[in-house]
Amino acid sequence: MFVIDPRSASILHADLDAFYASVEQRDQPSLRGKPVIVGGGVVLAASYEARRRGVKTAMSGGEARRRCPEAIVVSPRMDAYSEASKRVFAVFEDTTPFVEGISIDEAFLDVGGLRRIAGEPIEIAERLRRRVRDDVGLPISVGIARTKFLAKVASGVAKPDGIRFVDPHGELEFLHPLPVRRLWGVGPVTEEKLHEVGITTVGQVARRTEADLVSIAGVAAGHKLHALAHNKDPRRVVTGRRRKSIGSQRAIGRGNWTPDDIDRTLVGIVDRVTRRMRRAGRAGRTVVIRLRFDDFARITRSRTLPELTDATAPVLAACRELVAGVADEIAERGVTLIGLSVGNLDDESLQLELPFGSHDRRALDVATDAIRERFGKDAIGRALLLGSRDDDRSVPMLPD
DNA sequence: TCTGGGGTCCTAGGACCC
DNA sequence: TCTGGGGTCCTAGGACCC
Repeated sequence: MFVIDPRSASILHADLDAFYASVEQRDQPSLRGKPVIVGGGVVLAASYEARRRGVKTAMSGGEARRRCPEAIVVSPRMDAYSEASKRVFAVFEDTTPFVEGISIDEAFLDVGGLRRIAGEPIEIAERLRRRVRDDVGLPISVGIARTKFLAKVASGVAKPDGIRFVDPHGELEFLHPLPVRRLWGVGPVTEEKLHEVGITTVGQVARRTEADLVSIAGVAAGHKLHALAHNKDPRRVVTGRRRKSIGSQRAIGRGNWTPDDIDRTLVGIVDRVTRRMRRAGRAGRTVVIRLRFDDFARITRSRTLPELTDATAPVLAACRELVAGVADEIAERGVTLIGLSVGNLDDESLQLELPFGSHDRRALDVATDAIRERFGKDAIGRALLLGSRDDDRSVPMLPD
């Protein structure tokens, strides 16, 4: 008989609570305990006091103020959030080498190998929460489970400022009563499709055949739905993931924009994106322009360049060509958003020869220096140390 | 309720190569 | 001359996530 060891639940999903709003409350004591909304036009983040009044992320500012007139609205301070995120990730990295950042405010951590030096996953998670609270001054929730998916759901259940352990013996009991929307990859569209055929809970998804689910949601989504509902999630915590595209976009209110106005906006966006590429030490080949018209319909146009670049001029030239190709539509329908994303980013690797018998730590230092020199100090990457004593080892480098 | 800004992944058709 | 199957790349659109 197959027995699951409860100690196999060693994946942590750590998720900062109402991140931007929490940073504002931390930095401005007068905001503590009050409903705080970050972002004026649209809600980027809302404190839990505001959420209790019905304010939600991505809601329009007008609607948010209607629901919660006494809310204090503050402008986003991205630099402060980025700085806070770096400090939180430093705590993550200090907890375990196996950290997979998902976004500015959440990450998976694998603490499976740390029992003898750091204790049980629950103890590690408690300590992590305390450190983020004491060192960075922010509340963070942590879910602990055997798989990534369950850990993520658990941190959601734990919120705000909580911790939740999913016992490997009680996974289906935990999972099956949940609404389908909690499944990763189920958004409004898929949720609606599932509702149409009478599926509202994860347990009901689990009772359908895989073929059924594929016919409802499509090939990839169907397989994923089937797997997750049966609690199959073999994904490992992956370190050193590199970004695949870098982009920026700007919403411009409705107006009679002349081609010159649009070109000026484009120049600004190209400058911002290529600057960020150079700072990150990344070059790309595929230029994607995104436009949104007055009626909110969107189109994209893309062009793949023959060579990698991080320079302003070739990216701008490609953008201008792409925009020129849809000039008639722009004139006819009016534009409310312009975006640029550069993808197909290089995945350069750097090979180093280190003296045989180097101590791992020294080898890592040498590799780190070489990578910083070649790709810039903010580069993220992964060093594969071949032929170290025990086996090849993959070592995460700096998060960006 | 008139809707931000940063991303990832999937689908599907066509070009092209072998 | 006509036909095959597999693989990769490019383009456009869409769903989804935070």
